[in-house]
Amino acid sequence: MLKSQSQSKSKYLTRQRKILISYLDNHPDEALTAREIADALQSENISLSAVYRNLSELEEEGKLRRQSSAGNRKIKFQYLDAAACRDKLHLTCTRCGRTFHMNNETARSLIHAAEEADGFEIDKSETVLYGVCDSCRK
Amino acid sequence: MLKSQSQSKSKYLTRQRKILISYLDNHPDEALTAREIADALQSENISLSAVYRNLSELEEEGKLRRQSSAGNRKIKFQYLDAAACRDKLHLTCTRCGRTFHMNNETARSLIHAAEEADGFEIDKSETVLYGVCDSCRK
DNA sequence: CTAGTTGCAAAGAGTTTGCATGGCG
DNA sequence: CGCCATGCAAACTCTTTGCAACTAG
Repeated sequence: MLKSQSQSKSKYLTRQRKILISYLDNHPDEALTAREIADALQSENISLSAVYRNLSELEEEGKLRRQSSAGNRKIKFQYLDAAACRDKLHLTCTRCGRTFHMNNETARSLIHAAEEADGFEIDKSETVLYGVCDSCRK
Repeated sequence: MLKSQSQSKSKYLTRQRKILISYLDNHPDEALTAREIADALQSENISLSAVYRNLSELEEEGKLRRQSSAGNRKIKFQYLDAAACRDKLHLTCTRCGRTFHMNNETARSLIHAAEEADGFEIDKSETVLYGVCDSCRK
């Protein structure tokens, strides 16, 4: 479940990287700042710079998305390589901040329609749709 | 769908704000950093802080979107209040960086499907779909 | 005239980098 | 063992803020 597919640029699987990836795996779909991640891992003794360097690497490998949350002026990271997230289109609620996965049928037809009508090939790993989720609408 | 725009928080229309808005109006759909905007306006003598303060205000009024461009680690601003942009769903190409508007039919059915199937109400002013545009695919 | 806005400079925050040390393979 | 990654701190860049001066209405 931890085994990933993509091309790893990184050569060594260090203690720090192992812990970081495991943490991210347990927090899929959560938008976290670098500092929040470092703080959560502070008992493990991982330096802030190691967190930054590993996050950048994961981003380059396409396993992580970097986003600036609306309203807020902080950059957050969201892990995409967790089994449940892979290949999903993400919906993030601007009220409660939670992220959901669009159902496959809707996603498929959206992607198809965008390609047909606009000649645009949507990249699921880069895209997040913002709006209000079901429970926040009530 | 009337003017959902002109609910300004700002009281005064200063020289600086006038120039900034006019600049943004002429650069719709472009993702620009605060500094790029300030530089472009430098001959007009507008301070960086005035640019930041006005951009923040426009964002709060919902006329501007703040986004962290993929790959790049900088926050960029994109003006949404230009007549052509208002109420459109935006598509941004990760290759060439240009932004397009999704055709209304596809957008309408996407929004409808997301609401039906996921109970999720998409906010067009917050959402950008990333992918590869027609010309970059060739 | 009065409250909102600007400029400037200084303060803050977040992120990156150089270098010596440590650890994975 | 060799080379990559880590830690730490300094360097940077971007953004926010305090305050006196200025200006739109």
